[in-house]
Amino acid sequence: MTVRTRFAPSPTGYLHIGGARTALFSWAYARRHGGTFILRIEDTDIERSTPEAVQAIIDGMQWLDLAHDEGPFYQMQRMYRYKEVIEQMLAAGSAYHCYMSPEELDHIREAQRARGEKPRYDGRWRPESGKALPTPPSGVQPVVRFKNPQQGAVAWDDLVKGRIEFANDELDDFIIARADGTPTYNFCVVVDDWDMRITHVIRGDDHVNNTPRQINVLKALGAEVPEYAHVSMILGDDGQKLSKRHGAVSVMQYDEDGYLPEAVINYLARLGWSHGDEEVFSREQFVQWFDLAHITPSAAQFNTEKLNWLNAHYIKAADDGRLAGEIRKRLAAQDVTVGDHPDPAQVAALYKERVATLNELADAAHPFYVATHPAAELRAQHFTEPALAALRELRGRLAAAEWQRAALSQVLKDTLAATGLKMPQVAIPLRVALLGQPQSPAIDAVLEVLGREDVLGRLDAVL
RNA sequence: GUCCCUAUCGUCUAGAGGCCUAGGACAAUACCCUUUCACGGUAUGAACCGGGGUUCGAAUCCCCGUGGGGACGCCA
Repeated sequence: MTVRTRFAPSPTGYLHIGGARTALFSWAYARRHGGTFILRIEDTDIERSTPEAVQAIIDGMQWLDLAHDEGPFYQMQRMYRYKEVIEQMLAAGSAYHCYMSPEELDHIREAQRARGEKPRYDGRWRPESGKALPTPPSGVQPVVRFKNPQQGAVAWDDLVKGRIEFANDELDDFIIARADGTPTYNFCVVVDDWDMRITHVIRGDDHVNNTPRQINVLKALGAEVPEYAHVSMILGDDGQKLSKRHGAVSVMQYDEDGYLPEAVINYLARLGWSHGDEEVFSREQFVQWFDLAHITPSAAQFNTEKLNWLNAHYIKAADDGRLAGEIRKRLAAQDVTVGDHPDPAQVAALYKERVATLNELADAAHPFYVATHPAAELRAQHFTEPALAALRELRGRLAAAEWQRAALSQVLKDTLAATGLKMPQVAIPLRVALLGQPQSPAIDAVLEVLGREDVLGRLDAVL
């Protein structure tokens, strides 16, 4: 049997971090077993589904490079199929029409709650041998309900959580088709998973409670029941539940904030799943190692600090040319045009060891392309008379220097010898003069990358 | 309220009855490196929710509490 998994988001918003992890796990499981990964858009909620959200989800998956093998399938395009199955079930007696009005339903649910019971449909229109059904009111379009077994229990061995069992009498006869004839979620999922021959349903654990109903429908249809793996949710950095209002951001926000997709993938893989003590691993390694048995059953809190650490690691490992492209793109967003000089790849090489995000990298590169006038405070602090004298001395030597790091380093040392100052006493004012800030990578390397023309020009501006 | 799930350092986790005086990573602290700031290196502190069982032996199995989460829609 070949593995078939699916990711089935509803297009009511962007792809957030929890959905991304579920997608990653489903994708990885299929890849691990040489199976098929299917993308299915659950858009039966006409009110809230939008084409923009579909696109946002596809964009997010593309950024993370989670390619699907089949689909995207849209549930709205499969209506004929759901209706066909509903007719079959009606004919077979595993589903029935119910004429109870929404108002009446609300009413009984309220009463049940008041009595401390679990609110549920009371089975009024459920056909039973020897039971007299009420007369259908005229002019009322009925809903279709699933005739759930009332005896026994439904159980499955969840691949993450272990055995889970529900008593059938906890489950009511849920609606599979609305009064307008459109099928509902719990029903569409079942038909789709069945038709698409899904072998492993990997999804958020907010679906645990839907699973017994879905299994019962599957059984009523004579379909094979897939394996289930319910992955727990991701909490925000503060331990609070993620919601649209609170911390649940689009994965694309991570792109915007300067994270590399491979860092996000590695972080997400490690959030709720483990392979011994392994922390840093490639996507390929992850696929080789991935299993459902090592997914943690409890909720995990997102930790931006650790993501930052991983991101820093992947930036260090990234190709200079790629980082140059990121610098270009990110500075362009600030209306800064990055030309060929200084070479952005060289600037990237200078800073890739020191930054945690691509935005920090772009910020670091900024003064290489836009000459900054040192702030008054910095000038007052660093441009003391002896420092200025040393910079003048240095400027003279630089004008004639061979523009190569080792040579520039020697020029610096000669300047120290000539002025009797220590390295920091010259290097720090020089940094302020060149980049407008007292910290930078090794100053000889900065000189080399910045180039003679810019260096002399910027020195002249402050001398 | 009812049902379901869950519980190891601040955080992510290792741990499948003896290998655990509980390991790794992020973060924290200290020191080292250093041409500043970082990076990097080394070291240190830091946890098995509580109570009962089972067992020669429990972080690991069972029960009860407690905390956290989810579900109870003609939403998905």
